Amino acid sequence: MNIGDVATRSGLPAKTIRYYEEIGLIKPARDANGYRAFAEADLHRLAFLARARALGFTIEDCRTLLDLYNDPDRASADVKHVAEEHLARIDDKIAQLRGMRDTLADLVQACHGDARPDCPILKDLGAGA
Amino acid sequence: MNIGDVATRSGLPAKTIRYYEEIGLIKPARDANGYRAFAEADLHRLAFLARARALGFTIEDCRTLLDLYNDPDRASADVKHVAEEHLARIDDKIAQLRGMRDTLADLVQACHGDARPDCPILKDLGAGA
DNA sequence: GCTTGACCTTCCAGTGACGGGAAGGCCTAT
DNA sequence: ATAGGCCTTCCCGTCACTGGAAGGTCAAGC
Repeated sequence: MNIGDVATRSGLPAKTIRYYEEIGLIKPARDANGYRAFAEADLHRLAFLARARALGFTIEDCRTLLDLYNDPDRASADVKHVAEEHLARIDDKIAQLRGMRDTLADLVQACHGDARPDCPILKDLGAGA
Repeated sequence: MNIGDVATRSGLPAKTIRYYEEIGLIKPARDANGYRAFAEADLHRLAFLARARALGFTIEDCRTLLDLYNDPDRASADVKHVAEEHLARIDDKIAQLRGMRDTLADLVQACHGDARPDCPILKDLGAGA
């Protein structure tokens, strides 16, 4: 399989696949002409990465998870630990965004949004001085 | 005021303040020795920026908002428009994170987290092949 | 055999919004 | 004179890619 086929089948851009090789997440073989020659196992790893990235895991998390995935003697506790930390980061992020969202929604609500210059949004932003 | 005082009073790191000058958000005067000499108006702009950034506005949004803030002939509709677009971006982000969070929470819930290798998290991630 | 076009390769630069750290100048107090 | 705490600029690193240039390869059609 060339990179184009793998890109199609994994849903990842070719650029991203090359990047993953560069940082050592995959190590596809090479044909005589220098083209990358992907095996099914490479595709499997890429599918794993695509799924993990879609869940928001960092690249370093992905590296750890792939190692655990390929270690038959892993402890599920190690996997769970990585996932729980990530979950906590996501919860923090959501809470932060919700805070912003609520404030913003109030301000937008209060703004007439017409041709006049009076604006509670700007008033709020400039209130610190 | 030197940059250290302004950093303390605005809550922004000195590095950030220098960066804001570099990208043209503020234009503090200079003393004869080359030190930045901040006026109250500069501090006011920085407080505005700190507040806008805390609400998640991008730097480019901040530039626009500052321009509107300093334009007595602005239309509040323009401000509201910027804020509404930002609000929509935040809502998208929250929805995306909530999707991740729900899936992750299910997986974490299902994982025993003990010394055994069986792990629904890894099973899910590897399920694509 | 030649051209065309779709592949593939590497390398370099840019993204957003800073942060770290080096090398060096300035200012105040002792 | 020296110490230390400011300040300056400059350059590199972050994260996970993305875009684009310059050039090699391959299969199809004429």
